[in-house]
Amino acid sequence: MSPDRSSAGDPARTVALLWRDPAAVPRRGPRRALDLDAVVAAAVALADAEGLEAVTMRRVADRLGVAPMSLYTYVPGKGELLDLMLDAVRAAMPRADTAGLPWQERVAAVAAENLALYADHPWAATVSTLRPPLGPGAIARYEHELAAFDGCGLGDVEVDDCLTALLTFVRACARDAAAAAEAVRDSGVDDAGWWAAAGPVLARHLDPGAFPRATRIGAAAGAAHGSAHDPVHAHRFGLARLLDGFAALVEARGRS
Amino acid sequence: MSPDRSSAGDPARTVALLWRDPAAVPRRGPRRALDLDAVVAAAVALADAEGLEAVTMRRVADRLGVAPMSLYTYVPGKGELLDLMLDAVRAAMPRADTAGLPWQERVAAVAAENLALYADHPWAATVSTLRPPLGPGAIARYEHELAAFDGCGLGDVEVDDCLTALLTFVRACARDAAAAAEAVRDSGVDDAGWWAAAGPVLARHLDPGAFPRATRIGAAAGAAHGSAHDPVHAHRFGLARLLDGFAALVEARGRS
DNA sequence: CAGTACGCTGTACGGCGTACAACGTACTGA
DNA sequence: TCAGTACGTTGTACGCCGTACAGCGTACTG
Repeated sequence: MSPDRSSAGDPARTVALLWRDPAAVPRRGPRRALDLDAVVAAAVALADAEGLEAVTMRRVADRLGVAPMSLYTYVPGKGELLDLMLDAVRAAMPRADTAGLPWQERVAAVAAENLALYADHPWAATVSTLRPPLGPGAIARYEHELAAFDGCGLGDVEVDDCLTALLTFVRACARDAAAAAEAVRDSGVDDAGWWAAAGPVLARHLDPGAFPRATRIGAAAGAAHGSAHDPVHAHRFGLARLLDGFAALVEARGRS
Repeated sequence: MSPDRSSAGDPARTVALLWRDPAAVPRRGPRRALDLDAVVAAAVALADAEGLEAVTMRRVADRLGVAPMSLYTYVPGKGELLDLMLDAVRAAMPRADTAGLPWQERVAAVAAENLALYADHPWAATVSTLRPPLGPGAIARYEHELAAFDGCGLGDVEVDDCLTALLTFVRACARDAAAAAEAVRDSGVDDAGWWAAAGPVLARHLDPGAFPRATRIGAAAGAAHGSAHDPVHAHRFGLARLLDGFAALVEARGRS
């Protein structure tokens, strides 16, 4: 197995870990050299510094001055460690106090908070969560973000739908941005360099007559953003459209 | 390296491969046992059948009755193979003829085509593309999808922005759906089973007083969808909001 | 017909997650 | 007080991965 994805193990054990269930800590045996939080913190620090792919059991153990296999007494496997990392950074998210502002601004603040999370921890956008890791961090964040929709006039289910759509979109943008940054870091070739190398070959094959819109609009978009793909702009634009869509729904509910 | 991501190698070589540049095929030496398309087809078939994680150079070679290292005469590395797989399935996308329909329906059709692509090839939503693999399949698809916005009244750059937002969202939904399906397949625990195992432990820690919205709305949403997260519903809902947002932009441009 | 460019292959390296058994420690119950 | 036992820690090892490299045979070139 090579889990760049979160836990597929025993759900009860995973949830107990996330909430630091004291029943999971035994009384017999030698004193533990570390605790769970130290392990999670080391893994998060490693991911922040060198990316998710640097987070291996061996390297996390190295950071803690411990043999790789020791980690398995704190965590059932790498998947659960990823769950714990995610919940930890979610718990630590700053939550703006937007009480009193209109719901549109509160929801926009939620998007900004998430964008900031992914700016600080790009790897958090790329972990594939097989099951929602419902730890204290995730729940607290969910509660806070739902509150942004208070009084907007939508029903409970619709509020959840809107939040899901918003978070899905923001995370997707963050993932694209992280991938682009990783490409530059790993290959040492930035966007301009990539185009300088690929462009001539592409030009030999790409017939503007066959693909009029692709060539025209692709060039226009590239010129407008100074690059083939500008993740920041893509996020801002898409978010604005999504918020307009939410507003249309709110208005429809208000009329009925 | 463990590239579940696309090529980080020489951009010119990658583009030449994508377009099957004949200059890349040499004249000397023994006859080749395979051709590039056979390699790509084998990899796609493997990914379709067993998921992206099953696509290893050894297993692709097995399928072709060839030693693993032989593949490296067709492809510089695994990253480029992923690029080629992605371009291949994009080239094969059915493209609905929506001429004459209003732009909203044409754009909705684009979303549906992409959703169908990811239904047939869930792995395609999970490949992380460091650089856009601008092969013939990607370009043809781009041209087709841009055409859906013909006559909607937006400028070239805005059309590209809308399309990007749409594709980003659809892909994100497909990725979540693929992750959920993978979770069930790998762990043998479906959504109901997962909740049966995790629920009681979660209930022990989750205080409804501390998280009133999370508990109430989470329960309501779960009951409405019959599960904690319904990817199909999330896609339909978010897409509708996004299209409403596009419509608002079109209207604003029409007024000015 | 010699030279050479190239396809194919076996072996090997360094990495990964983690199973397993050995060993030592600290608590439990008699 | 002193076994007995539960448990933390560790070294070794297995089976995967991507792919570097060198050897070998083939088919084209001059």
